Amino acid sequence: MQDHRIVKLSRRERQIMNIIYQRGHASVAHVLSDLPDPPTYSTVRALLRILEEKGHLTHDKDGPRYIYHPTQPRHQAGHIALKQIVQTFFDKSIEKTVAALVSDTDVSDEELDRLSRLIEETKRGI
Amino acid sequence: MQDHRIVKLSRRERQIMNIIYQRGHASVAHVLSDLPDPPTYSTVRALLRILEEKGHLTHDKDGPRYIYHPTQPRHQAGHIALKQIVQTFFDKSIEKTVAALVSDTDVSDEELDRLSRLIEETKRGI
DNA sequence: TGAAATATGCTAATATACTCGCACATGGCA
DNA sequence: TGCCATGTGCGAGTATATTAGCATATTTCA
Repeated sequence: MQDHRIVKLSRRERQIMNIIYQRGHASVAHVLSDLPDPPTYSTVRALLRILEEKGHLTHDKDGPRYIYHPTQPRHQAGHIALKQIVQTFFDKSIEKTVAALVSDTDVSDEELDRLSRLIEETKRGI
Repeated sequence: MQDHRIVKLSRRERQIMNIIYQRGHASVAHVLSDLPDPPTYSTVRALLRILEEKGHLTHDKDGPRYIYHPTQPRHQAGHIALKQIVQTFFDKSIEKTVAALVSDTDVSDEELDRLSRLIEETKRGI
């Protein structure tokens, strides 16, 4: 289940993959603008090239510039990442994880209602 | 909110922190046995020393050996890591995240009941 | 159209991470 | 008590990650 490639990412590579997953896709300039302690444009391009060589990204062209896309679908990568968190911090318990999610004070009643509905629907196998 | 130190971890450092968070605390031998592509005992000790220098870990003694503990409490680190995932892969939506959590086929009806109860209690501010 | 802005291709230096080995201390037990 | 298993302290080599610079192509627009 666990994609073994993902755990091999270096710090910068991980930061970049997160940015691209968050945006869906991104140009060099996008990545650069979102990176903490941003390096130079050249550096970002080098890292993107490496990530492409390793098979984590592909690119297509938007006019003159490259737009990078993750090769692993977002929902799939998210699912794997989430499982990792549940295992590491919440004793593999979905309940403990959800408890942490809804413990934020800024979760609205509407959101909670939607969650209730979601779970009811899951019970009924929808 | 985001602890800026955590994003600076290297690949091995991250692996080790995950192991220690999962176990709660761990000796060198524990960490070594859980590491993928395990290096030598010396290497693990070196990494643990570095993590301690950086302030991520402390150790106390269990007889002759060191037991390492995370300095940041597990629930706090988990909360931050979870937020990161929600932001990166689920458009900051708790609902989408919970949907991914319960989409696994092996979630039991009992677990779903507990989740329903948990959310009801959250609504009532318990 | 031609200069400025913005791309990429490629190469190489530097910093950091990762690794291990040797010397030495300590606890357990025949 | 003396040997063996299992610790830690420390120093240094190797691999990898990170960074940047220069050359060149393409787009934009005054």
